[in-house]
Amino acid sequence: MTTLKRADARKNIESIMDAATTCLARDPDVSVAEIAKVAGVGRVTLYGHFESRAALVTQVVERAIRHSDEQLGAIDLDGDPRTALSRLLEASWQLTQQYGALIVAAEQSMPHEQFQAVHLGLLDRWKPLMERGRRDGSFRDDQPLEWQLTLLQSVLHAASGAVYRGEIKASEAGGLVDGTVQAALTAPGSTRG
Amino acid sequence: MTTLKRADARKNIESIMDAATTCLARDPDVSVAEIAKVAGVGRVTLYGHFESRAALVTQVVERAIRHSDEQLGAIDLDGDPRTALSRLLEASWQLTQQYGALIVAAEQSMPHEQFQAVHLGLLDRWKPLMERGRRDGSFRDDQPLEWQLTLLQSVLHAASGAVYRGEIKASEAGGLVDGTVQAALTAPGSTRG
DNA sequence: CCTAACCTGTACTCTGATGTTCATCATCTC
DNA sequence: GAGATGATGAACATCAGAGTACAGGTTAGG
Repeated sequence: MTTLKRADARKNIESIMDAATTCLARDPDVSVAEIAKVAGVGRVTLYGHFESRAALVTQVVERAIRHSDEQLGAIDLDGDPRTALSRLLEASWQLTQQYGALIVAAEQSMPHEQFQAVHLGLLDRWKPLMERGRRDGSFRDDQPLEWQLTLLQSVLHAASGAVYRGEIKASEAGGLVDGTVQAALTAPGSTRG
Repeated sequence: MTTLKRADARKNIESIMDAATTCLARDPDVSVAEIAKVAGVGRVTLYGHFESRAALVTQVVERAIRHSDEQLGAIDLDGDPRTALSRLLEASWQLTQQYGALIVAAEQSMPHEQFQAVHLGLLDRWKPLMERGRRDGSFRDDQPLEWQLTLLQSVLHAASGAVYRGEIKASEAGGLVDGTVQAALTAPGSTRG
């Protein structure tokens, strides 16, 4: 009586959320039927556990956010802003590769304000580090912070797409992301590396 | 008898293609009904001029490619690679702003090989300049050229999105794109600006 | 001014996706 | 092993978008 559901039910819910995560990371418009198939479960079973497609997406996104927050929260953001940024980028790259287009699915399926809140929450992980780096001259401050944050996400997303299309190897992508972002945040004429 | 169609028919075709361009640039999944409405024309009239949605998208994309080729072909790519890159970026930014997500619609609606051909054709505008700049030390060559090309597109796309979301002003976007890309292509430790 | 070309809305089919119902079958748990 | 819980596929309703048919109205253009 300690468990709320039968064991096989819980296992299926896990399978469905895992399948939904990988499917949505690849194609944000994937159908419920496809997710159920990948999960090795009937479509009706899926609806027995999740109210609707939107509800499933929301739960998957929330779990991904929780996991991401854990990973990013464990990172040391002190010390030299550039090496701290490298650590943050490396972890973010892992997450981007894992969750890919999930953010797009979230934007389409979740209520706008809820998505906005989640999105801003993730950005707050970057902002203080970026601001500190701009103050102490590690990063250029001749561009809006907003733009630099957008750029960060964009580079991560570009790397994910490039790996998917086979343009670059997954093993080298992390280094490329770091090398590119570090250069982009360097002030023109600076001698920093 | 010199004209193949009646004047009002030609005018409608123009309206439809213009409407389709702006609609698809904003949302690659826009419906035919929406396009017809924006064009100020009945949905059936649209089907009178275009076989299918895919055919319309293809024609719109082909026109956009033709226009882009004209604009980019007129640019002087000689002289200092960095200033040449600035010219190319400025023009490409204008086109990106104008055509936005049209490339996504193309990818979804056009036969894969045809899209690939178009895409590679556009990349060929950048390749020689980039290769020359890498050879003469203007640009870093410690990253794959493929990655740098992907990055270029990504930054342009990111700027388009940022303007759309109101994060940055359209008037400053061009400068941000140039400043960012130039920095990203600078070798770490270099003193170039 | 007349006719062919063109435009229009309405209504239809078709397809693919979401979501629900139900009857039956499997399996967990006690 | 018995009963509750869960899984399953088939069938159904619904909806939105693509594409078609038609019947009648409009206009370009000779």
